[in-house]
Amino acid sequence: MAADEDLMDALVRTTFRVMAVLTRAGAAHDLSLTQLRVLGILRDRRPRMTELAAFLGLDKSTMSGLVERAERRGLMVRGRSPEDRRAVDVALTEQGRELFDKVRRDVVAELAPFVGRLDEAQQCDLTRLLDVLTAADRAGVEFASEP
Amino acid sequence: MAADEDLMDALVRTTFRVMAVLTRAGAAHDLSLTQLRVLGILRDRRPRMTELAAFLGLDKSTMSGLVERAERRGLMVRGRSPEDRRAVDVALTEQGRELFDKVRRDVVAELAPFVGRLDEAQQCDLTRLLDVLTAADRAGVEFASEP
DNA sequence: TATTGTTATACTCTATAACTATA
DNA sequence: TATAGTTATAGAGTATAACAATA
Repeated sequence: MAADEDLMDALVRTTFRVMAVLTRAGAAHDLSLTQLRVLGILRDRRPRMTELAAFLGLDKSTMSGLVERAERRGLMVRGRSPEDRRAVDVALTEQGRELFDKVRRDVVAELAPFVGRLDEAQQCDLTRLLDVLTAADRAGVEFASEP
Repeated sequence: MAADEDLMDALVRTTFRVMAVLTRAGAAHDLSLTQLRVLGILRDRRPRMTELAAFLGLDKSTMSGLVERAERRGLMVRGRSPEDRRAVDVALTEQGRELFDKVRRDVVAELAPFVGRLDEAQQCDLTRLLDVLTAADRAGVEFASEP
């Protein structure tokens, strides 16, 4: 098989592996993968519902439900935008931030055995290669927060 | 930040990126990410319901529903195991195999622009590093099929 | 008129609990 | 008694369509 298809297989394999870690770490705190991701996005942003939906590739009605449930749990708050009274801004609560940080620590701990199979130089190489791969999509974003 | 946490962020970012591609390619044919993955697993295996559930980290009742819906669409078939009459073997139909191959081609096409940002040597490096990362989990498995 | 967001509806995904059939 | 699988139930995630409020 060609080098590029070998790489794609490796990428898909890695994706399912990391997904499993994120899903489990989230589920331990009753967070779906999507909700965990929303928390990550809100860590340093205060987007509108529509922006958030576009960011995640979800319908706005889906966002309403996701945010509604998270708000009911005290993890996020919604507020009418001052500029445009149609719009709704979403923000993390302190409780939401704490929960995200906790889950993030779990994720780091669960990924450590995998990452630990590489020495420091290999880790830097891999990081750099993955950064190139996702370059067009990154614009100062971090953990779980790219569009 | 430490090299290993930079790497974890890159891994999570890449995971969401690849997930988006898989989700969209599957959705274009009314396949959830999970169902797409099941098709991939069945491509070269004929597991029991319980094996499949353990493989995916899902409850057996969840598997029943997933396979039931796929069977109704003609993508898979279930059959009592000859050895153990409690057990049920799951297999891909020809239609299921064709659908998976079609989606796989779409995924390859959608990942190509990303993978194309790397030259051949970099692609080989990245593949090798990812293989090390997921080494313990691979045992002759391929696309979308690891536990 | 167009945009922002919510609600109603329907279906899939998921787990828990209770069940049947087989070992 | 233990294991394999299904079914019933309930809740979350998702999209489509219809709607209200604002621009």
